[in-house]
Amino acid sequence: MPDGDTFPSGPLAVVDRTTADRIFADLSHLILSGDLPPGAKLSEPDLAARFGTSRAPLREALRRLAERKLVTHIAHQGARVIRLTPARITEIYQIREALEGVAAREAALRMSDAAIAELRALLDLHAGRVSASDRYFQGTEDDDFHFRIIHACGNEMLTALLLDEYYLLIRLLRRQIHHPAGVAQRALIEHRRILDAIADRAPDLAETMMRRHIAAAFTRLRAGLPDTSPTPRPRKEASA
Amino acid sequence: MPDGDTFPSGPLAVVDRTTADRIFADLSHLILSGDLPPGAKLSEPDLAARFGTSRAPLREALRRLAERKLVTHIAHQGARVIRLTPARITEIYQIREALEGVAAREAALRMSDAAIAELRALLDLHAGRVSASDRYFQGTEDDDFHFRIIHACGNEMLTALLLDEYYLLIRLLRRQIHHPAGVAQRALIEHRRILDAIADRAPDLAETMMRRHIAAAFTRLRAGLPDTSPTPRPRKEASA
DNA sequence: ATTCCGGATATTGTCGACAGATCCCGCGGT
DNA sequence: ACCGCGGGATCTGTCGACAATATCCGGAAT
Repeated sequence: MPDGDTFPSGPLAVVDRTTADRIFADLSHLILSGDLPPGAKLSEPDLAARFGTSRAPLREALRRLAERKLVTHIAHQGARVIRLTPARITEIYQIREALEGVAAREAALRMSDAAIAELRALLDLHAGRVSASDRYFQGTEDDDFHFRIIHACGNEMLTALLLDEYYLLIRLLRRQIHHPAGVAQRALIEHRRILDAIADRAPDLAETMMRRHIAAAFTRLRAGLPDTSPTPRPRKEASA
Repeated sequence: MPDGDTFPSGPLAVVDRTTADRIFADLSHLILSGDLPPGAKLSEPDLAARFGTSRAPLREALRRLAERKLVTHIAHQGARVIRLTPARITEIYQIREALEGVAAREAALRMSDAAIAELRALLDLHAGRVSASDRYFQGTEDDDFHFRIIHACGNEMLTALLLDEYYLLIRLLRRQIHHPAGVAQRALIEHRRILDAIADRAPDLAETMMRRHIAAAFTRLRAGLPDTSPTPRPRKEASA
């Protein structure tokens, strides 16, 4: 993957040129895997001991996670894993809808014919898996499709914003939901329509289809959320 | 301004509960005021001495600035003030167009009648100033209008993203451009149309008008850029 | 003269320790 | 029994120093 002096950092896959990089990646995985559940306190002494380093690189990793909105940091109180309330999920999807709409629009203008053909083949592959298991969203297939679009948009800041920031939150969210049957087929159909618009080099249509796709995904997601009650007040604690 | 336990941090106006907060604010001002020009090396020992602290809080401030894209940070090489190339400016405006479009849409749904009336009065005030000086963009009037919309969108993450991240970059950019005559009137007219759409509670129209306004602003901006040559290679140095 | 190489210098990354603030828990008052 | 208060323990924020890496400058070879 070509990545010269392009844009600042990458996400988790960045080469750890420093201890802070490694801790950042490890902590991200711990959070995204659910090992560190939402609301968990991130104690600097504990984690430093756990990673076998001093607190300096750990603090830096925590700061980066805070800027990526994976943890909240309050002065003199420490960091906690973010708690995704329904209100915040709504906000994330509003932003994601707009940003991925732009990505789809630009992809319609810039994606190479070869990449389009590859992506079409990928969707065919997905189709087989869906009809076999109907677990489209449980795997990473949905991400795969969106990743390709996002990478093809040609806007490095947008790519970084979506992948390094919002997709981490979405992956975290995905752990909390279960989709009803039939969702997989719907998503696949929508993916095909988006790709068709891109193949037709129709930016407006591609943007519209992508936005509708994400809006629909949000509606489906909302149905699968554990509780839709207002905001479950910040509870007492959550163990590691 | 109501801001309880809403969302993580604020921008520059945050109360400095810690030394790092203060340095972060001070450094932001130094960069935005042009005291630290684009490309300038941000030496940790130098700045630490300048602020009269140790390197620890300074490093933290630098990391935050890096996450807000005001500086680039490379491992073992240090931090530099971001250099806004034409390509990156294009990226910023693409993102901004989409995000502020959402803000306008939501504002059309949620802005109170009182706030709309206030904003209309503000535009009348601007009109007087524009006809007197034709320096709409040189002041903060344009920001004022957009700030109001962004604050009214009801999406805290979106508000934080636009104000804490992208508006810092846009303010930095504004230092580099000079608008031709007549731009102010055009912008004011567009502002009125956006507000009209919001007052009509027409979210689609408000989003469209806002996107067109920002796209037009980008076109005007492009004309006022010093050089439109490809990418002026990272030069040798830039003094503080 | 130009290019490549190597050592000295300076800077960044990391560490351990101290100071201030917050949190927890037990005590006394009502 | 409940609430407010105070002291101890714990944690975060900050500091100064060390280690590792990158940069810069001078010299040698082509």
